[in-house]
Amino acid sequence: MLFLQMTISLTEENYIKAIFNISNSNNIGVSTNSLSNHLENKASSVTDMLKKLADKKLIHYKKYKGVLLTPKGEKIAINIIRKHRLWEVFLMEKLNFSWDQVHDIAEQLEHIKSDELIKRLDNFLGKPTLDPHGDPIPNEKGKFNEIKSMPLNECKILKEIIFIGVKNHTISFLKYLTSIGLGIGDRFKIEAINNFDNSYQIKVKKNNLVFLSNDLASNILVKMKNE
Amino acid sequence: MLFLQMTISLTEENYIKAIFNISNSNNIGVSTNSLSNHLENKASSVTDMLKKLADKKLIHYKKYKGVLLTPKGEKIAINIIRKHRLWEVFLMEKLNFSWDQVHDIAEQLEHIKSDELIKRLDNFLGKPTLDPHGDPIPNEKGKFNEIKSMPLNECKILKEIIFIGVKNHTISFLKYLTSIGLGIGDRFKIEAINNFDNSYQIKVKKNNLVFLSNDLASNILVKMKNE
DNA sequence: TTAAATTTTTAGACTAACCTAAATTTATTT
DNA sequence: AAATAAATTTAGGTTAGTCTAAAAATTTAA
Repeated sequence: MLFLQMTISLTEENYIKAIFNISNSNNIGVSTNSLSNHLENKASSVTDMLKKLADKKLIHYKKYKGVLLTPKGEKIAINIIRKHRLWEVFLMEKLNFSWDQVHDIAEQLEHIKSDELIKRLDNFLGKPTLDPHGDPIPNEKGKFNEIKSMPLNECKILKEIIFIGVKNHTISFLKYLTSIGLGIGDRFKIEAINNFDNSYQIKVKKNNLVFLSNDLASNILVKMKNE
Repeated sequence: MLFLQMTISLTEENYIKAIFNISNSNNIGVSTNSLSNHLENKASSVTDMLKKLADKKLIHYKKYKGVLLTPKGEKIAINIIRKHRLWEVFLMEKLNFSWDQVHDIAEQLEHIKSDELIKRLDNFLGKPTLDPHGDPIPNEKGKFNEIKSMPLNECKILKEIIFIGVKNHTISFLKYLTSIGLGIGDRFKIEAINNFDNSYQIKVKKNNLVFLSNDLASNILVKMKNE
């Protein structure tokens, strides 16, 4: 039996990752325009690349109908995400970067090609299952260890909560959370929910009350203390 | 004052590194053909790129006359080498790779762009000055901490020697050295120099005598025990 | 010091990944 | 259901980096 190693360019990897991320958050076929927005290029460039990825059997593509990853394409996407998140853990835990600094560097490191490297890095880091933003790290076989979380703005009762992840990964958002003393793993108490605008007041440890708009609360993923 | 950040492509970085390495081992202007051999492409491709690098003021280039790096080009070359060697240390010391496995991965990692990353990696590794092959790691300012070494085949007297580096970095050579029990930092004794072919017999610690051809000895860098 | 060999450069093409502008298909209004 | 709007694709170009083949410069040898 002969295995031909298909090479996948850095650009192709970025398209595959984008398709995975968009379809995962919408659970639907990915449109050309959404990819073009995500990748900050023109729709016509996207169309060109979609043809190429379809030829390589990495996506299902029908003209005008949007795309989905094939199992082969999904495997590649998950592997890139695994690498990205492992490198993020490395950057924070070993090199003491802050959580708003790691994304851009991990964006480069995720493209390094060496299975052995990732295996050893994983071991070195103690086989983590969550990255610094609370996102799950798929294992070597591509399986995600899903944790049941909900956006804070779906909690309608005043109780103890654990902050386990973020939906919005922008640097400014992460910096803001840091500035109000909120980090992954922190426990806090919902002190009040203001019914006029559905904003929240929470108390992190012994800190003062913090005010969170409903929009902000929707980007904070939490779980109940006793789950 | 305005600083324009000139971007240097991965390909350009590889040319600059090749020019640095070739001119450093020959101390002379680098020919088009030597670059073409080194980079495994055609001489005509090299000519094209040399024009581009000259436009960017990274090399001195006169048609038919070979090239040399400008100070600006040399700074870039040294930075790439610094990154390469730091990553090699990381791979061996932290991820337990063997010295014949690290080169190809470091070849990818050396192109990651982030000064902050390298600063922190350097710190994490304890600011090493030598890489796993005994090659010096330039500091943040680009200064090499030169150590006076000589090829083993220039030692003409039977004495105690310290193995501090290799000239030949091929995987097969490194594996061979490992197989005869020879690693960087090892002390050994020259037991005999055979005058018919200038081959060497050495004794590493309590191991058996090892036979080294003159050619092999020329790729082993050593220093005297009391220097 | 001329001829032959070698090295290097030029000219013209190719591919990957992008672009603009125009054409086509699909979706939304009226 | 026709008209308009929006999304997508096609057609034709550009740039970076590569190639082959031919031309020019340099080096080596006779």
